This record gives sequence, structure tokens and C-alpha cells, in this order.
Amino acid sequence: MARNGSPDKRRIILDAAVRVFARQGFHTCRVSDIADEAQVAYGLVYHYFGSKDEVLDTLFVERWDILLEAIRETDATDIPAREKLRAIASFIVDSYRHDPELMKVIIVEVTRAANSFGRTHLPEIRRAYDSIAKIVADGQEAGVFRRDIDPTFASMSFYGAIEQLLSGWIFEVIPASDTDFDQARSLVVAMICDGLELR
Amino acid sequence: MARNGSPDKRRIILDAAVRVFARQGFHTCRVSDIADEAQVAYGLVYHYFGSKDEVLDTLFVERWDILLEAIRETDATDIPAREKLRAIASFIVDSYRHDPELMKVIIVEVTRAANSFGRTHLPEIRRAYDSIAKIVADGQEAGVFRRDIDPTFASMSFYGAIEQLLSGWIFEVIPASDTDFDQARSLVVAMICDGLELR
Amino acid sequence: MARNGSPDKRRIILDAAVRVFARQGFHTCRVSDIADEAQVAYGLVYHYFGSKDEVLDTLFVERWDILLEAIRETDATDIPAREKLRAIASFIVDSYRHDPELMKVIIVEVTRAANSFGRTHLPEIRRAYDSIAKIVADGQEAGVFRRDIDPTFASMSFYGAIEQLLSGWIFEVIPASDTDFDQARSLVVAMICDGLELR
Amino acid sequence: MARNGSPDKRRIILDAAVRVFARQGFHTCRVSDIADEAQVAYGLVYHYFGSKDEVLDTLFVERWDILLEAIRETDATDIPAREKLRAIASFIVDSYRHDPELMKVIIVEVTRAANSFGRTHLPEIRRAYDSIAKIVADGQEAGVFRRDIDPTFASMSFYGAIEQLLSGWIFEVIPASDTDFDQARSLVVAMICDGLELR
DNA sequence: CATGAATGAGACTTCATTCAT
DNA sequence: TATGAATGAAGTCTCATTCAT
Repeated sequence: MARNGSPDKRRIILDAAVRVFARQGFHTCRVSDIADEAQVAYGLVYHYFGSKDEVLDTLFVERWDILLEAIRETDATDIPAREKLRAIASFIVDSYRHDPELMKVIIVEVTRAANSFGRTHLPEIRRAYDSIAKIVADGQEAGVFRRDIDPTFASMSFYGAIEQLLSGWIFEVIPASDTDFDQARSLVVAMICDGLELR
Repeated sequence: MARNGSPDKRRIILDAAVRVFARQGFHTCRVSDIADEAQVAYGLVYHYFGSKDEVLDTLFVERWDILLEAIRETDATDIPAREKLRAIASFIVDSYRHDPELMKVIIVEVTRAANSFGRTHLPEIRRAYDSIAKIVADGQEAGVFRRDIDPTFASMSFYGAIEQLLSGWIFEVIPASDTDFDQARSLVVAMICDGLELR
Repeated sequence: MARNGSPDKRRIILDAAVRVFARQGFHTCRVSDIADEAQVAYGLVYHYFGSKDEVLDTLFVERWDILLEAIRETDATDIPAREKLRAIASFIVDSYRHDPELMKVIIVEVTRAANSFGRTHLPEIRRAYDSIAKIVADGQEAGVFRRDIDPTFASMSFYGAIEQLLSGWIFEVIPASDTDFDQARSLVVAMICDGLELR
Repeated sequence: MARNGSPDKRRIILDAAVRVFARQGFHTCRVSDIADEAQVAYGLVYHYFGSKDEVLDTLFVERWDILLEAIRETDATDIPAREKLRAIASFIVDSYRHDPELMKVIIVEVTRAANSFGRTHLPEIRRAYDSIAKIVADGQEAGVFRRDIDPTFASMSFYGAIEQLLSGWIFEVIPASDTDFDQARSLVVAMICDGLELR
């Protein structure tokens, strides 16, 4: 997107915003904090973005679109429902592993911020829930998932469980090592699909 | 002098705050909104509470203590681990059914507000996670729960799933009728304990 | 003034106010601080005094009247002008020695608080300046004081020098022992009357 | 970018603050009064100063540094101690003559406001007392000043006398004409050095 | 006399946003 | 593009004072 060889200031600002939002939280930071972190004058933030909100909106939409696309692609494959859920869980966990600050911002400031940005982006967020619900419904249709659990219900629980894990890592309620990430991938699905009880 | 029979303005303010926080959100409402809702003078809020924050803190601690006590009592009984989880899920769902506004405030403004009050009250929140984890661990010890899933991990998933359901109800992502509540109680546990897959 | 054997609450409040004003300053303390110090409910302060200001006004007038009376009595005697000044300086220094907290309040909150209480009580304060000026004028008349220094001017300087000393003691800019007080009495007059230069 | 030629709003705010503080007093005026007087937006005061206090602090330090420097320069010259005191008295009187509003603010709000800004700036204020005391001590050393008066004591009295004169002018307790100012310069020193009594 | 709950006006400070350069 | 001075609305908290008991 950079017109010439100069660094793309818009991108620099967005990346700086991630660090600042992750560190201080959206409401606690000032626009000037973002500008400082990006080493630009804070008027420039307004050159590229209409408002402070728009910076976070951009960050969220960029990332959430990738998630939605990943879910879509996964759903388009021919693997069993269970494997699809596994792929989605993996994708989310890997997203966190790859860029924990960004995921922290997405989750803390949007996804779980139901009163502010969560409400604004509810349609997009819902799209993810719905896609997962569809996978569950397909699994029921295919006879691999039990039918007494509502797909939407299952979808919410599944997503809620994963998000809670990420929250646990983010706020150091639970340990977050590479091993933990690797295990989490399988365990989420194992638990959701196989259940906690011994068979 | 006689505090009996008097209308207990402190309680009136607290109850009004629940309504206002639920309606407008903590950050979006002004202290005067609380006072107006309670039909008391502005300053009286500060007569009883040191700050706007303290109002929410009080609300949270009051309710969370009840939850912690409920978990404690449940754990003290002789029922199987699975039934304990069921009792806890039921308690939380019933809490929402009984006072959806208060639970909305607790969840939206504290439990999921990881950057603000969630951080402040992390120790108390953690205590709930830990208590649930202990129940899972006991279940593993007793040979009814599989041992390859870390108790803390299970606890987070379990709590995350329930909270996500409540969030779904709160923001009308999923329908919230009495029937839904009744089903949710069993389904959460059914899913977490028995799994989504057919046996 | 106490009607019966009970302690005079009005006096208790005044004395408490002196301690609180001296410790925290008039503007920094709340009416409740005075009440707490006096161990009474703070509504009682308003039973005896019309306002917070009136408490300080009362304190000031009580004490200043005593000063004015002392100056008046001194002036009525037959001693030389220089001895009269000495008596006044002594009286003020002794006032501080006897009740440093009260004098601190009088000086800091009234006499030197030219923008607030100092302005309110300017007439009474002026009366002291005038009385001293009259003593100087009489001394000039009597041929013991030089005539090229305006009596008012001398009076202001004299009073200013003493008050500055008290301020120095109050804020520990200069040491304040009994010896210092004893010396001060003579030195102020020695300096004002004899001058700093060797003869 | 170009800061030259621009009206230097910071200075404009500072100058407006002097007028407002002098007119209404520091505690009685609002920040908006300063902004209004300066004809700038409310927020600009906070763009240049961290707080209302900082405006007064800046004003005081600016001016007091000039006084300290003047005393230092005076002390560095070779004139007799008495002439040094005269120069200092002259400097202070001239300061008042040149900018009575600023001096009123300095004295009323800082120097004599022992409980608030006076305490904050005590170190700087003390430096002036100490410098004057040193001049007196040098005079004693040189054999021109009597040795039975402690230099600190003399310094306090000297400064107190002058400040009291300014206070008298400020609050119109004594007349303040150019003639009065001219006389004051000499008389303060005449009185402090030669004394009130006829030789 | 005595209490302290109740009132509400008032002021500081923050910070997103605009805009002239 | 880039800067940062300038704007001003908005909200928290304080505390003197009143008044019912």
C-alpha cells in the first residue's frame, strides 16, 4: 500500500496501536500514546483514521476477516466435523501464539467488550458463531454428533471455552508455554467432543 | 439513629446502579445517572461510596461472594463430581434468571472486563476457577473423570462455556426463554462431561 | 459560660478548631475534621456557629481584642515610647510562646491571608497598626524618636518585623527555643530603635 | 513550526493569570477565568501548564529567581553592607512599582501563604533570607554592624519590614504614591540600620 | 442540645478532535 | 503528507450547609 519506498505510516500506526492497546487498554490510552509509540505526530493518526475508534475497528476487522475466512476454508474441506472444530481451535490458538498482543486486543477490547466495540461488531462476531454452529449441525446431520445439543448452544460453548483459555493465558491465570498451546489444541476438542467423563 | 424502618438509601443506590450499569454500561453512565435513578441527591452516592468505582466493586463483591459460597457448599456435599459441576452451572444460570441485570453487570463490567475491574478482582475470580478445578481434580482422583485433561484447563473451559452462554443471552445472540435456561443447565454439563460426539 | 457543670461544647469546638486549623490549615480542613477533633457531631458546629468562617472569625476576634487591649493598656502607662514598643513586642512574643497553635492560626489564616480573612478583619488589624503608630508619633513629639520617619511607616515595619519572626518560628525557618523568645523581645526593639549599625 | 512572530500564548496566559490572581485571588478564581482573561480556550491553559497550581508556581519561580539573582549581584559588589541592604530594599520596592499586580500575587499567594505555596517554595524563599543574613554577617565581620544581633534575626526583620510595607501598599493600608516609594527605599534602611531613636 | 443523613452547586482536569501551516 | 497548537465538552469528586429526628 505504500506509494513509494517510504514506510507505510498507516501500517506503522496500526502496529503501534496494537502494542499500546495491549499494554494500556483502549480506554486508558490516549491518541497521543499511539502517535508516540509510532513516532509520528498525533495529527497524523487523524490523517489516516477518522477517529480513535476507527483504529481499533480497523485492527479488529482485519483480523476477524482472516478468522472468518479460515473458518470458511475449513468448512469447505471434506474432513469430519470433529476435525473441522479441531482446525478452528488450532487456528485461534496459533493466532494467539503468533501475535499475542493483537489477539489480546481483539479479545479484550472487542470480543469481550460487549458494551462497546463488541456491540458494534456483533454481526461479524455472530458470523463466526454461526459458521461453527453450522459445522456442528452438519456433524449432527452426518450422524457423528449427538442431536440433543442445539448447534448454536454447542457453538457458543466451544467458542467460549477457547476464548476463556486465551483470556487465561493473556492475564496469566494459567501458564502459557508452547507446550500448553500444543496441548490446548487437542484438549479443547477432546473435551468438547469426547467429554470429561471416562467412557 | 433508628436505622430500622428507614428506606436504606445505600441499598436503593446500589439497586439503582445495577439498573443504570446494565442499561448504559459503567463507563457510559455518569454518577448523576445513578443518583437520578435512585431518586437521591448526587452527593449521597459519595456519602455511601468513596467513588463510582466503589459502587461497582461493592456490587461485584456482594454477588461473587455468594457464588464462591455456593461453590464451597456444593463441593462440601457428597455428590459425584459431575453433579457438583451441574449444581454450579445451575447456580449461575439461576442467578441470571433471577437477576439478569445484576449478572449482566457482573459479567460485562467485571468478569470480562479484563483490563479494568477484571484485573482488580482477579484474585476473587481466580478463586472460583480454582474451586472448580479442584472439583475436577477430585473427579479424576475418584476415577470418574479422565486424567489427560488438566483440571485447570477443564475448569476454564467449563466456566468459559457458561459465561459465553450468559453473554449470548445478555446480548440476545441466542434466545433466552425459561426453557432455554432449563435446558442450558443440563446441556452444559452434558457437553462438558459426555462430549459432543455420539458414543 | 457553661450553663451547668457540663463542659462548654462551644469552647471545646473552638479549641479543637485551633488545633485543626494549625495542623491542616483553614482551607484544607473540613468542618467534620473540627467536629472529629472536638469529638462532637458536626451538626453541632452549626449549632454554635453560623458557618465554618465564623469559627475562625471568633477565634481571631477573641485573640485580637486581647492584643488591642494590651496595646491600649501599655499606651496608657507613663513609660517611654521605646518601653511601650518593647512591651508590645513582648506581649506578642509571649502570646506565641503561650499558645503557638492559636498564634499560628491568627497569623497564617488571618493576618497574612490578605485575600480572605485578612481583608474581612482589616479594620481591627489596622487598629493595631494605628495604635503603634500613635506610640511612635508620641515618641517623636516627646523628642526621643527621629521625625524623618513617618509613624505609620515605622509602625508597619515594626509589626512586620515581629510577624516575620513569628512566621519564622512557626515554619521552622529559624530556631524557636525559650532563649530565642527571650532574646527576640529585646532584639526587635533594639534593632528598630537603635539600629543595626554601630554607633 | 515557526514559533517566532507568533503571539506566544504561553506568555499571554501567564500575564492574564497575574491579572486574575491579583484581582480575585488564586483560590477564588477558576481556570476558566484565566482562559477568559487571556482570550484563549480553556484547554490551552492545560496545554501549557499541568495544573492551575503550576501556573502560579511558574509565575513565582520566574520572579523569585530574578530577586535571588539581584541579591547575588548586589552581594558580589564592593559596596558597604548598608548599601547592599539598600540596594535590595530598592530592588523589591521597584519591583512593586514596576509590576504591582505580579508582586501582589507573589506576596499574597506565595510568600505569605505559608500553608500552601509558601510551604512548597520555602527552600527558594529561604535562600533569599539566607543571602540577606550573609550580608549582615559580613557587615558584622567588617565591623560596621553590631554583633549582638543574630544575622538571621536581622535578615528576617529586614525582609519582614519590607514585605509588610508592600502589603500595606497592596491593601491600601498605607498610601502608595511614587513619593512614598522613593522614601520607603531609604527609610527602611535608615530605620533598620540607624534605628528609630535619635542619636 | 445533639446527631449525621441528605443536598447540590461548583471546579478541576482530561482528551478526542479540528485546523492552520 | 505531516505537525502540534488550539478547542471545549463532559464528568468526577468535594464539602459547606440544611434539616428531620
